[in-house]
Amino acid sequence: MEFQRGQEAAVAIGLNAVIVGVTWNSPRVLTVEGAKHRLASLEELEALPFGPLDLGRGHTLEKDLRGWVSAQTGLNLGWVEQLYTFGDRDRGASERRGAPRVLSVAYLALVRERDQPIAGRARWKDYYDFLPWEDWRGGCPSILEREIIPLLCNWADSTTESSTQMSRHDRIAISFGRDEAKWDQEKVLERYELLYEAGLVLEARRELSNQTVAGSFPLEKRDEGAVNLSVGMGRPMVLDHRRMLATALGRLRGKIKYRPVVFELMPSTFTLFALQRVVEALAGAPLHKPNFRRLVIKGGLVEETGQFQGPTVGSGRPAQLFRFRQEVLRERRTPGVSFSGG
Amino acid sequence: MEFQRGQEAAVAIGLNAVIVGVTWNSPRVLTVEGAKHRLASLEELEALPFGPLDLGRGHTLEKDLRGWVSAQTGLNLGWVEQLYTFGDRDRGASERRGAPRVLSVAYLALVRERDQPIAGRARWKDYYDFLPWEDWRGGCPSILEREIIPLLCNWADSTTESSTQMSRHDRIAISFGRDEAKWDQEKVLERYELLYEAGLVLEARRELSNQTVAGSFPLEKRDEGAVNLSVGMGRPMVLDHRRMLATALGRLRGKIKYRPVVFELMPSTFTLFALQRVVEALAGAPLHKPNFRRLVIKGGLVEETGQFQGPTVGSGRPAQLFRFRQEVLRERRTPGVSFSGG
DNA sequence: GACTATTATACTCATTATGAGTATAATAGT
DNA sequence: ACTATTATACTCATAATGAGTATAATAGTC
Repeated sequence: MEFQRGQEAAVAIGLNAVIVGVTWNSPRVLTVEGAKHRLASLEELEALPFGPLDLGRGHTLEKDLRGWVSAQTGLNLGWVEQLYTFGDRDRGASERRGAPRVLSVAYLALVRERDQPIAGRARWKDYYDFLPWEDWRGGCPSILEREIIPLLCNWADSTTESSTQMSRHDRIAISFGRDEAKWDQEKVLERYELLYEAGLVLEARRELSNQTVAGSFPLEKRDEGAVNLSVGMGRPMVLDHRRMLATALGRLRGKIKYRPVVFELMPSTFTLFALQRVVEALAGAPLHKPNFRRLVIKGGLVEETGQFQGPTVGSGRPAQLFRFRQEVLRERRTPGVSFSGG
Repeated sequence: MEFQRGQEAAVAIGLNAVIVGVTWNSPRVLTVEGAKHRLASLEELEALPFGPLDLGRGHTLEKDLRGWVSAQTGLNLGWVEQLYTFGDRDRGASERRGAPRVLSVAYLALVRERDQPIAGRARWKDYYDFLPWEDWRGGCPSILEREIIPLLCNWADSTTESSTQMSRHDRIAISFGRDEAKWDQEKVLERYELLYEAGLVLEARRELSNQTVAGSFPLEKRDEGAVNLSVGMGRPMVLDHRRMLATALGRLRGKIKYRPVVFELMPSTFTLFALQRVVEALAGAPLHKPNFRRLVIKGGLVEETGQFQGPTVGSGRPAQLFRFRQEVLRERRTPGVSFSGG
């Protein structure tokens, strides 16, 4: 490390985990109790599980993560992938002055929820409680047209500089699929960041209460919307954890299309409709049933087991059970589920 | 930060930048002089530019990066994206015992090379000098069939456990496109990691000289190949910097397909063939000229300028100059260049 | 048992994207 | 005029995609 010596900075650092599981058609994330919120409700704010780095030899970040997640919650994580390193000072951590800069390496992890009970204080929460505008399974969420878009447009117009106005409207159009643009399920983070910048999520207001952010929508103008914010704009989280959730969801929605990660959430055998439900839950969009079958069968992603759903659930015809085909990894270049909504 | 207090770990941390530029058809990366290599040649080992975090208020990781890159090299970075955080102890950093665990947040940055002179000790190097097996523009690199694959197969067979043997052969097949599998340009990192694990890159040998890694190919057996390694297996780098290069290239090859990042490497106007050359340089594969044109024009990525190439370069018909169409961001869901080789 | 509701599964069909090849246009050099 | 070279414009078969319709197998109801 000779050439680097003396340049190392001392910061506090840890790992955060976005642990995702899906039961039938509700996508979930594992949260723990966080700090009390200063501005809003009386409830405890939720947080993502957090753990330290282990400084011992032979350790890797991923091993560290698996270790403390297992210790804290009893969960054995399945598929794990590094998401992003969040390290921006003043991004939610600004409440304590003089505090060290905190870096957090966020990971995305998938678990087969039904297999495992959780110990400790962690709880499964519905993913879309935190990002309600991302769930289009029942069509365009009414909150979007009714509140979010108008408020965003207000924000865009609230600047006097016309070039800023233009570019804000552009970004709204691209991220939220206005005008000619279509809603892109993967732009989760872009949307969250826009809402943050516009002061429409509580986390941004918390920050604004400490300092004046240049170019941001004035506080007074937004106060009328305060009730709305806490109701329809999703449940807030500690620090920038909701940003991590947005990052994770966007990444997952992208990944699912070219890697067979969905199967990390499924039991060893499953019906095709169950698989579709899980994909829909993550994609936040309804899919065409016959086409989904075709995609997944002709694509060689699954193979028949010959077995059928045991205790027939409802009325209709019993569905066959399928299993994931490992060999697909060697055959296809992008062995994913290329949904695109509708 | 209440709920996290006391869990923070003290580590050394910094930023690394993989700065990419392309001139005509050679992809380049910016390197600086690093430490001397203990095992191999007498030359200095190259390293990626490295800089510290700035602990001041209002800073972000990306701003820090832009700051010290500019100070060290005089370059103003264009498009910048966080790549990955490398933090595994014993990954090349094991030479000094008792050293603190070092975390490095790696960034990928694109610059328009021709615009900017570089100051300081940084130098442009050909990207494929470090990862020669990744360049398929002239067909399958001979080193692959002649040396890499046979050596990898030896390594796979060198274990006694037959299940390990199987899975090694599987991984080779998937990563290097053997058997039914096709070469996937994006699997750059998988390939590098396999070569590392098999002890076929010098960086791995450096580590092996310090300690015995369980399950690795015995040193003696590999010594015959030592000369080959230093010649055909690409130029080594300091620490795990070559792994960062592999990560960056894989990410870039993927990104180019669904985001218009190529244009960050192009001047404001360019011929379609020049654009193709740059895409080919990054993809490491030759493309079909008529189809590339169709893709990029019908896809609405570019628009005509009416102007033509000035001082006609060689013989043939003069090419029209095009420019990037910003509006495509609003129209298409995946405004990228979806090459796939051939 | 006939009828209905419900779910699974199998087709069809038009449209679009993709891979590969061929033809024509415009230049420079001989 | 002829040749080499590069740009640009087509053609054509095949594959992938989106949307809709038809049939099959079950449970419940009369």
